[in-house]
This record gives sequence, structure tokens and C-alpha cells, in this order.
Amino acid sequence: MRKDGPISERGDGDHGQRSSAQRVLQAVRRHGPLARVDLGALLEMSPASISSLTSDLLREGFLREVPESGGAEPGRGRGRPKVLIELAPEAACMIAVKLTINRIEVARGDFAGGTGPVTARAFNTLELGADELLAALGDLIAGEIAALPASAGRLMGIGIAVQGLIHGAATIIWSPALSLRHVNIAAPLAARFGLPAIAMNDADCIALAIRQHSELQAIDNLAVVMLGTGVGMGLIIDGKLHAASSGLGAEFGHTKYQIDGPLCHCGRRGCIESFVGDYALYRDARSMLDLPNTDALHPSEEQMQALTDLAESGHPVAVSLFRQAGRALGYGLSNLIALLGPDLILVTGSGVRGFRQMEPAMRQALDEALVDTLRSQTEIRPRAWDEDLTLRGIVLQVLGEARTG
Amino acid sequence: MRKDGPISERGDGDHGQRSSAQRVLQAVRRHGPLARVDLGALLEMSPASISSLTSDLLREGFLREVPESGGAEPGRGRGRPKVLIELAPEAACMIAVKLTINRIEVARGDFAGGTGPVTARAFNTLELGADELLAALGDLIAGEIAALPASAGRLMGIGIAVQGLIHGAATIIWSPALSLRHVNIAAPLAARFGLPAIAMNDADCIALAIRQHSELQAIDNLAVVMLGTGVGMGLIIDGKLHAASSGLGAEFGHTKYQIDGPLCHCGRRGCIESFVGDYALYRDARSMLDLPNTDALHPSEEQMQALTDLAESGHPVAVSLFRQAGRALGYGLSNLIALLGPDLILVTGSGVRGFRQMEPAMRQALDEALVDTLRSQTEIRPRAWDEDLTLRGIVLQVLGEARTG
DNA sequence: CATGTTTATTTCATGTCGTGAAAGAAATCG
DNA sequence: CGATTTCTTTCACGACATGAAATAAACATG
Repeated sequence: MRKDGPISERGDGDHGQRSSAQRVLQAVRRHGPLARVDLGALLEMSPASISSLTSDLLREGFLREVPESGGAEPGRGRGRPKVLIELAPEAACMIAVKLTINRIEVARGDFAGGTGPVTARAFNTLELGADELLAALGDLIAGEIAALPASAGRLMGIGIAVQGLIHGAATIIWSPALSLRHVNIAAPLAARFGLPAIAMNDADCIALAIRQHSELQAIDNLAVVMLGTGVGMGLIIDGKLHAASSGLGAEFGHTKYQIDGPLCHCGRRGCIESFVGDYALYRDARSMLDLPNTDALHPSEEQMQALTDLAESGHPVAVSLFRQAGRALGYGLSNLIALLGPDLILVTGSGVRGFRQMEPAMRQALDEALVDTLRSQTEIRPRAWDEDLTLRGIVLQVLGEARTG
Repeated sequence: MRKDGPISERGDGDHGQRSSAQRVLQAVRRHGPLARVDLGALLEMSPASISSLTSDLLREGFLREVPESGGAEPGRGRGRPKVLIELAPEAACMIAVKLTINRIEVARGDFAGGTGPVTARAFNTLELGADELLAALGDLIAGEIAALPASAGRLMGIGIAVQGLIHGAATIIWSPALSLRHVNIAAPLAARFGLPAIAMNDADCIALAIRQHSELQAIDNLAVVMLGTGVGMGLIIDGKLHAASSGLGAEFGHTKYQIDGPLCHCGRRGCIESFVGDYALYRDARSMLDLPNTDALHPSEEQMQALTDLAESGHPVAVSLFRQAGRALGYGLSNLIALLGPDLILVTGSGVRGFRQMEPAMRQALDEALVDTLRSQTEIRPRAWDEDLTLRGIVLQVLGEARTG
């Protein structure tokens, strides 16, 4: 039995479309302030329908009209001026959690998709038992709930972004942050707080957040490759996040470059990640250069930046390391392109810092691997990694899932 | 301006769902004769709605009630007996064409998704110019139309299955059967016959036809790998055929196994196809065994069967060839699984004849390449290649596209 | 064999949703 | 100021899905 929010659902038993009201909210969330006419054009609905939908949503407090900004708007012409509509951030709120190795972050998400200040806590995540993990998460969430301002609106759910494989939006099958396996983290938290809770792969979150940006709206087939300690990917296929029906995240980092290549820390050989991941670059660099020998699995941002700088300044060993990484990345992407032919591949994550060093070899590998017709089908470009979009992504997902407006 | 058939469309500008009437027809096409109650359960609609929909479709002649089959039905219990409903094959018809190297096949397709007798004609396809190709296709189609029985029903469209890359369901970007590039074959034929015409990749057709089988209904993420002269794949993601928005078919055969491996006839190195394709197996076999040296690119079925028999009988060279092919296939599939995690991968095509010889090496390669959590996510199994499903697939596609009932 | 029970299907009144047409509102233009 | 343009709302209507009730067609049973 599903609880119905103020916005009712059509007779399509979860089988496809969201309700029109949901689509309106989503459009406004993605495109920012929007006039009703433009909303109509975007959703291919008549002005009459838009008018009716928005007036309901305005009355219920999910939307609000943007106050005139004093000076004349830019695109002011003849005719009745547009009245822009935007989301009311205080219409609802949710709790967003990010679980990575040795660290849990929590923040509030608002109805407009924004995130509040982040509370981070260090944990020895690898040593946590299931109960401890759930207690830790739960207490942080409880703290965040206690700290919610009165203006935050109705609390509508909890979303948890986790590094690793997630099944059914609830169970962590495997995570590099945990020793635990097969823990359902969503259900106990949902029970404790009496709220819907979902878990989601962190790369998927980021892909979702990135696609939110308006210049990517039109792109329905998008791969977001995240370079960092490991190599992850979020896949948007046909406008929707692809988490194979199993709910497994895509594991681009563990596709193969050289079948008898070096050992990846997943225990297999020749994974892309074992050439492109930070830990791989740093491991190889250490063996050839004189670099500090710290936690081998997690080189710090400073260490990686130093290595990148070395390559930028032309140091032959560093240059060749990045060249090899670029080549592996290129071959990995070539498989992705051959199998899926996305319109666009964005390369991001902290590892983009080395993208310039990798790019020539990557392009060359693509040339070698793909016939022109295939290669020209997909654009590949880097995307600055200026802010962590994980929390933003999980907020969007919770907002999208919520049956309630 | 879109022409409306007897079945009108909802206000969702091609944006998702088909109309309910379409869904009913599709359900009946897939599941065969069905009682109204069961249709309702399947489509999650109320009996009232189903009753109304089916009575319209019956009146319009798209559906018909299955006559009582004399003897008592198997599942006969208490209560009013079910009345089964099936498609009326004569409600409409279409022309299905299959274009492969040196051969064009044409057949009639009926409204139930069945195909009529196939007319095949030999052509020197590689030497055809665009006009000649269109003329050849057109004349064959015209002949088939002339031969339509009076009972065939309204002619609703033309579908052409082509080996190669198709853009926008109309343009052949590249095909191994043609020297031509970038020919729009759909538009001229549509114009000549005044009918909707679509072109489609042959592997996609087969995938579509295979998924039609009722035991695969529930599987929404399915890859169908076709082994043959080349290695193709049809991909069904989230219940829909995936032809990246570009309309490009998936090119599994040209993902990489060994980046500096042998030259594939696509001009790149180390493609799966250059290990697993018939031509690759036969080429390598010829260099080691004493086999007839015929058209190297297209070994005959007899030659391939002989080679397979050789391996079955334990001939070490042949055995090792298939073992290597299995290994390449396994690594290729491992990438597919890592990237997409489909629920099921079916291996079929004429090349399945060698599956038993390849399977152990393939499984071992998968073990080597994938962590258990990923590997156990996807089932891989062979599928008998007993009939060519290409025409059936294109028929289904035309029926599905048609706006008309 | 009449009557009850069970299951399938249809009928009917109702509610929701999206729409076109027309009216209304709010600006600029001349 | 009235004319024009553009945006928004109002209103009556049609299409569609539904629940409830009626109807239909079998079997079960005493």
C-alpha cells in the first residue's frame, strides 16, 4: 500500500511516466526559474494544462512566483511579461548522507535540490560492524534532523550515497569503505525514522547531479567517468540512470585493458583502474621516483597533485606514466563506445587533474581502437571537478523518487 | 502532422507510453491467446478498461476471439470460462526485407507478427550503386506487394533489416554488404510506395524477435550476442531496444581483447571478432590445418561445421582454436557485464555451433576477469540457432512503430 | 434439476486529466 | 489613448481509466 501525497498518481502502476505535476516540478528543478509558457513548450503541454498544474502547486506551496527583480528583465519585449516560477526550497527537505572510507558526511537537502552545510565525521569504517554502522549513520542523521531549521519544511526522506555496489536501492553488496558485505542500510534507517530511505551508488549520484545542469538536458545517453583513487562511472541511458535491474552500478574501472596486466586491488588483472586510478599511478611513480611512501591505497590530493605537476613540467617518467594511463583510459572508453555509443562521455573526478597529460594518448588509443564511424559518434570531454556533487545527486534522487510532491 | 490511425494517441507527444490499445495489442502479440482477465493482470488495468479496449479492437477487426477448441480446455475449473483473445493476422500486413551480402530476402509480415514465404534473390550487393540498390529493393518489394493475397489486410509499412550501422532508422552509414556509405534507403522507398518505411540493424531485429518469446518477457536487460562470420549484438535495456540516440547498433564484435592482437577486417587490432568470428577461426585453422582455401572472408557453413567437428573429435589444433576464441569471448562478455550488468546474455547465431567448444575457456575467462559479485549478476547461456529471426524481428518493429493499430 | 458458488465479462456513473477556444491581463507601440 | 502583442486563466468538453454493480456462463450440490 503506497501512501499518496498531495499529488495523485495516474493509473500507470509505476510503469513509466511520472505524474504531470512531478514532471512540472522536475522541469523547474532542472531549468531554474521558468515562465509558464516555456514550461508548456518544454513539456509539450497546452497552456491550459500548465496553468492548472502550476496554480495547484503554487497553492500547495511547492512552487512560488519569482518576485520582479526591480530593474527590467533582459529579454523584455512587447506583450505581457512572463512571470517566472521557481521551486519553493522550503516546501520540503530531506537528509543526504555520503558514506566513504573513514568518513561520513551529512547534510540537509531542500526541495529545490540544494544542499545545506555539510557535517563530516571521521570513522574507522572498515572496522565497523553492521549495528555500529547503522548506529553511526542513524545518530548523524538524528543530529541533522534535530538541527533542521523550522523553515525547512516537511521532512520527506533519507538518501545515502555509498561507494560500491548497491542492490535494490537498499543493500550494500560490497563497498571499498566497509568490511561488511550484504548489509541493508536503507530499511533499518527507514524504520528508525519512519521515513523512506534509499541507498545509491556514489558515481550514479554524481552522474545524476551533473546531468541536472541545463546544458546537458538534451543529452539522453551520457556516461560520466569518475577518475580518482578508483575509476567509477555513472551511466544515463535513454534519459534515465542505468542501474541494471539488479541495481548494480556500472563498473567501468574494472573493464579490461590488458588481460595479463598488473593486479588490480579488485583481485583481477589488467583492469583500467589499475592503470588509471590514483593509487596505480602513485604506486608506479613510487617505484621509479623518489616519493614519500605513505598509505599506498589512498595517495593524498597533495601527492597526486605533485605527481601531476611533475608530468606537466616534463619529467619523463611522470609523463610516460600519464601517457600509459591515457592509453588505458582510451581503450576502456573505446569499449564503452562500441557497446553503447553514448552521445557524450564526461571525464571528471579528482583525477581530471591529470587529464591534460592523458588526453593525447587517450585520443590516440581511441583512433587505434575504433573505426571512424563509431568514434565520431561520441564526444569525450573533461569536466572540472570543482565541487563534490555526490550529496547533490542523492538529494535529486530522493526528490525524484518521492511520491509526494 | 502525423496521420492518425483508428487508434488515437494520448497527449504525450511521443514522449513515452504507447496508447493503451497499442499495449493491449502488444501484450497479445507477445503472450499469444489471452483471456481478458489475464490481460488485465498483465497490464495492470481494471477489467472494465480491458473490456472496453478489447471490444473496440474486436469491432475494428484487430483482435478476434479464439473459437472453442472442441474438447475441454486444460485449466477448466469452476466459474465462467475464460474467452481467449488473439490477434487477427489479417488485420494488416507489411513487407519485410533483409539485406545481407549478395542476397536480398523479402517476405510478407502479418498483423500477428508472423512471416509469409520468403523470396530470396542473389545480387552483387558490393557492386550496387545507390540507385541500383533502391531499384532492386523496390522491385522486390513491388513484387511482394503484387503477390499479397486478398486476405492480407491493409498494407501498413515496409521494414528493412540491414547488416551494418543504421542511423535514424533510415540511413545506412556503413554496411559490410555494400560499398556504398550514407545511403538513406527508407525515405525513397517510403516515397515510392507511399508507406512508412524503416531500416534497422539486423542484430537488433534478432534481439527483438528473441525477446518476444514469452519466457524472456520478464527480462528487461538482455544482450543477445550473435556469433557468425562476424560478431554482432543486440541490446535490450530497460525493456527497450538500445540503439544509442544516434541510432547506431551496438558493436560488441569490435570491443577489444588484445590491443596489439591480429588485424580485424575492420582495420583495427585485437577485436573480439578477430578471434571469435567464423572468418577468424577458419583463417587460423587454414594456416595450421590442411583445409580448402576458399573465400577467406566468408567460410561456408559446411567448412565451419567441419572445423567444429574436428574440435569435437579432439583434434588438438582445432580444440585450441576454439579455446582461444572462448577466452576472447569471455573477456569481451566480462566488459559487457562490468559496464551494463544485463540480467541475461544469450549467445546465438550460426556460430553457436562451436559454443560447447568455447564454453569452458569462456567461463574461465569470466572468472579471471570479474569479481564474483559482478559475475553472478548475469546469466550467460547459448540459444539454438534454428531459424533466422531477422525478418520476424523487423516485422515486430514495424508493427510496434505503426501509429495505426 | 433448481439453486448456490465461482469466475469472467460488461455496463454504467463518476472522476481525472489534458485540451481548444475564448476571455482576461499586462506590458509595449504608435 | 487605443492597438497590438504576449502571457495566463477560465470554461466546457472529450478521452480514458476506474469501482461498483449487473450480467453471463460455467461447476457443485443436495
